[in-house]
Amino acid sequence: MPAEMPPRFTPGTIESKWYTFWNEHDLFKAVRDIRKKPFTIMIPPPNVTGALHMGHALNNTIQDIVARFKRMQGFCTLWLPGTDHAGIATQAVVEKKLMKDRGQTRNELGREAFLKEVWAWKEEYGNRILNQLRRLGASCDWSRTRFTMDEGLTRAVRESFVRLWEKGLIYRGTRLINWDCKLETAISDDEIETTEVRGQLCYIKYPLAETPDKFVVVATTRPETLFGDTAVAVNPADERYSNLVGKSLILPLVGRAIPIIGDETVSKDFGTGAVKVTPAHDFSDYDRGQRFSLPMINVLNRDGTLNEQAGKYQGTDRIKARKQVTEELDGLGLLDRTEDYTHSVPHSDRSKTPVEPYLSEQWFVSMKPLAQPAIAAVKSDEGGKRAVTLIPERWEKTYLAWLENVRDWCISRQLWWGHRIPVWYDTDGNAAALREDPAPGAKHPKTGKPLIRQDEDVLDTWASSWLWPFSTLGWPEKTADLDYFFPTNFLSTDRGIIYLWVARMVMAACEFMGEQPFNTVYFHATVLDEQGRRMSKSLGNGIDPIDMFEKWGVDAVRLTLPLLTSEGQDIKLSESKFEMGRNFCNKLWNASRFALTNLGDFEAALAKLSKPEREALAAGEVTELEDCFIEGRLTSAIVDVTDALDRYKFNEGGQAMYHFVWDEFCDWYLEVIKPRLYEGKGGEKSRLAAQATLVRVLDGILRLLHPYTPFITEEIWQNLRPLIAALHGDTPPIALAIATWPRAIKDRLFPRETARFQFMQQVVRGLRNIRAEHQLEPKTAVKAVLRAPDAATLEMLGRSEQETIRNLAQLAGFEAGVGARKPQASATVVLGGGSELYVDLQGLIDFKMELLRLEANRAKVHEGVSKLKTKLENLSYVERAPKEVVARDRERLSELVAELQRIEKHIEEVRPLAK
RNA sequence: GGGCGCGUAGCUCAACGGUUAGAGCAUCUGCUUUACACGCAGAGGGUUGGGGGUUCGAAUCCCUCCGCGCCCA
Repeated sequence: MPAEMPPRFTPGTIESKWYTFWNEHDLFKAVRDIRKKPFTIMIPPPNVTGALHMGHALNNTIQDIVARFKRMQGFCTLWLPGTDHAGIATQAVVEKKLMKDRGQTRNELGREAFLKEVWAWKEEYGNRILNQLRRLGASCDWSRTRFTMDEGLTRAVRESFVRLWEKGLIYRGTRLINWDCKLETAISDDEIETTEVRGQLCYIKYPLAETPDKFVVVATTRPETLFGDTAVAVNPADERYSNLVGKSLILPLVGRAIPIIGDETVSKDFGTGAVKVTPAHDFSDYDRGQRFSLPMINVLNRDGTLNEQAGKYQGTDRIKARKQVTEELDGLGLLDRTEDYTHSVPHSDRSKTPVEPYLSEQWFVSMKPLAQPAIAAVKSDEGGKRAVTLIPERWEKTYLAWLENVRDWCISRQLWWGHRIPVWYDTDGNAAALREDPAPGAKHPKTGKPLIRQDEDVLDTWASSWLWPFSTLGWPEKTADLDYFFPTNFLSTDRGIIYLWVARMVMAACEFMGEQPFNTVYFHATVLDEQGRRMSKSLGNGIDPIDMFEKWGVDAVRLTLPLLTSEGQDIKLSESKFEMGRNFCNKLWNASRFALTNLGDFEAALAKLSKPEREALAAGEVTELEDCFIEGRLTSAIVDVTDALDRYKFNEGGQAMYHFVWDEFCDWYLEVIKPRLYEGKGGEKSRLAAQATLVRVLDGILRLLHPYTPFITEEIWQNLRPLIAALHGDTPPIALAIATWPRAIKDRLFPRETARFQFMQQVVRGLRNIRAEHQLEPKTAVKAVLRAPDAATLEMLGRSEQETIRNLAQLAGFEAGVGARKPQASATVVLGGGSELYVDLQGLIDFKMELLRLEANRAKVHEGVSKLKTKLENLSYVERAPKEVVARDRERLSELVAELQRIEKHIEEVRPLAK
C-alpha cells in the first residue's frame, strides 16, 4: 500500500476514480425506505446556460456536506439536482449563436423552428454546470435530475396557473413594468443590474401658464420623457414653490398645460426641488400619478424609440432623442443649464441596455392572498416553533418586510423560450386558462364561442422554479416520492434571491401543498474578492473554481471554503487561501501514509490472536496513556463535529477536525507511538494495541472528515478498509461514502488519562522551550529533572511517559521525583500545580539569558497576579459574582502567587551564575 | 431616506456577559528527527475604531460619533 502512496498528495486521479465508483454503485440514489427517515435537499437549480462560479462552489459544498453527513447518519438522503431554463438568458444565447452561425434572427426562423434550436442547444451544452458539480463531488441523485421545462414540471406550471386562475388570483392589466427595449420583453428584478453611469442633469425651464416669462426649473436625467409629463411636483413645505401649487405650467416642446402639485414625497434638496412627473415612465411618478389621478402618457414604442406623442421625434431612439431634445430646448432658451451627474441606471443583465419603466399589458399574480401563509410560516407560534427557520435568523426581517409590502407579480414575458401561457381567447377576445390544449374547434367554457388563438407570451422562469421543491417530486400527481420526501429539510441559497425565489417557494408550497416547502433555509456567505468586491464578469475579478480544483485539488477547495465562512459573514477570497486546505490534505495524507506503512503486518498479527483478544482490540480496549488520550480526543471530536453540523456551523466542524488531526493526532499521538512501532518499545502487545488504536482513530477521522473532503478520505479509507475488516472481523461497507457516522460514547472520553497526558505535554513543552530559547542544538545532550510536589503528581507520569518525555524533548537523561534535587547550574520552568523542571546546563549556556528568561516569566505571572488581586479585592465582585467564578479566581490566584514566589527564588539562584 | 451587517495581532478571521482575547497566513529563531519543508520545534506581536453608559465584570449589552459594505425605497 505505502508504495502507492507518494509523499505528496496528488489529488487529480483519485477524484474521478472515486466519483465514478460511487455512481457505478448507485450510492447517492435515494431509495425510499419506510424504515428510514428521509432527508431531502433540493438544489437551487442553476441556469442551464450557467458555469460554476465560486458562489456555486461554496453553496454546493455546503449542501454536499449536509447530504453526506445525513447519509452517513442513516437518513434516506435525497439531494435532487437540476437546472432551470432561464428564459431570457437561454433565448439570448441561442439567438446570438443563430446570428453568428447562420445570420438569421429568430423571427426569420419562426417560433417552432427556433424552439427546436433551443432544445438542441440545451441537449448539447446544458449539462456543463451539472458536470462541474460532479467534479465538485456533489452526491446528488442524478437519476432524479430535473429541468424546469421537463414534461412533468411543465404540467406543474400549467396546473398551478390554472388553479390560481380559478381562484381569481391571475389577471391581465396595464401596469408599469421593467422593460428591456432590445429584447422587447418584460424582465424580472433579478435580471437588472444597476450600474453607475456618468450622465447629465438637465435643468429645464417650464413656463408658467399665467406668466410665460416666469419659469419653474426642473432637473431631470431623462429630458426625452418630457413628452409624457403630466405634472410638476414640489414639496408643499418648500417656500420657494408653495404659492405655485395648483397653478399650471406649459410643457415645453408640447405646449400642453400641466398642473403643479404639492407632494410631501418630493425631496427639497434634489435639483431645484421641483420635479417633472412622468407616470408612464418612472415608478415613483407612477405612484404619484395614482395618488393625484394624473393621466398616463406613454411616449415609447416597444423597441425604445419614441412614439407619436413625441411629435417629430417619433421613431428616434430614446437615447439619441435625449441629446436632440436637450439641444432643441437650449435653442429655445428653455434649457437653464446642465450639470455632469453620476447616477445609478438599471441595466438589463442580458442585453446590457438601460431598462425602461414601461407601461404595457401583462399578466399578473395577486400576491397579497398568497403572502399571508408565507408570513405565518416563518413567524414562531406560542411554543416558539416555526415551520421555516432562516439561518442567519436576521433575514427573517428582510423576508417579512418584503412579504408584508408585496406587490403583484408580473409573470408574462415576451419571449418564446419558456412555458407558454395556457390562456386561449375566443372570437370576442375572452380569455380562458386551460389544463389541456384545446382540440381544434373547442369552445370557450363560459362563452361557448370558438377558441381561436393562444396567448403569445411565456411565463417568467420563476413561475416554474417557485414550484421546484414539489414539482421535482412529481406534483401535481400524488406520487410516492412526494409523499415520502416532501416537505424538504434543508435549502442552502444565496440571500440575493430571498424574495424572488425563497419567499415565492414558501408561498407556492403553502398554496399548492398546504405546508412549507422546507424546514431550514441557510443563506450562505457571499464570496468576494480580496478587496471585498463582488466577483463579477465585468470586473474580471472572479476566481474560477475549476482552475482552483486543478491547482489545489477539489478537497482542498471544499475544506477551505467552509473554514473561511462564519455564519452570515461574507468571505474575502484570494487564491492563496486554498493553501490552507491543500496543506491540511497533505498532512492527512502523510499521517495516513505513516499509519499504513506501520500497519503492514497488522492483519497477520491479528490472525494469531484468539477471538476474545481480537474483539477486545476491536472494541477499543486501551491501556497505554496515549491510546486513551487519542481515543478521548476522538470522542470529543465526534461530539464537536456532529454538534457543529447539526447546527449548520460548517466552519466550527472543519475547525474542530483541523485542530484534532493536526495538533493532537499528528503532533502528539503519532510522535508518541513511534517507539512502540519502530523499536518495539513495550513489546508485541503494545505494538498491536498502538496499531489497533491507529486503525480505529484514523477510521474515525476519515469518517468525520468525509463530508468536507470526500475524495482523499475515500482513497485513504479504501486502503484502510481491509485492516478495519480484519480488526472487526466483518465486512465494512463498500465505500466510506455510505459508512456510518461515528457515535460518541461517553465513557470513552478518558478525562483522567487526558489530564495525565496533558501534564506530560506541559513537561515536554517546558523542556522544548528551554532548548529553543537557549538555542541548544539537537545533538547537545542535556539532562532534565522534574520535581513533583507530591506523590500524586508524580504518579501522573508512569515509566512509559517518562521515556516519552525523554524522547520528545531529546534528553540524554530524565529523572522525576518528589522533592528531586535541582542541579547546580540549571535552567528552570515553573509549572502549574507545584511542579518544577530543571535542565542541567552547566557550562552550556550563558546564564544571563536564563536570567532574562526567568524575569520575563516573572513579569507575565506578576501581571496575572495583580489583575486577579485587584479583582478579588473588589468587594462587590466577591459578593455578586457567582460563587464558582470567585472560587476559581481565588484558586488561580494562590496558584499564581506560589508560582511567582518560586520563579523569584530561581531568579535569585541564577543571579550569581549570570555574570 | 429606511433596514441590516461590519470595524479585534501586519493580513484574513474566531471568540456572542466570566481563566492571562484565540487560529491560519505573514514575521523572527533553530532544525536534511527514517509520514509530511505543503514539514518539525520555539518565539514575538493586541488600549478589541473613538467617546459615553449599564454591570461585581464588556470585544460581547445600550447610546453616540467616525469609517466601510449590502439590501430596500
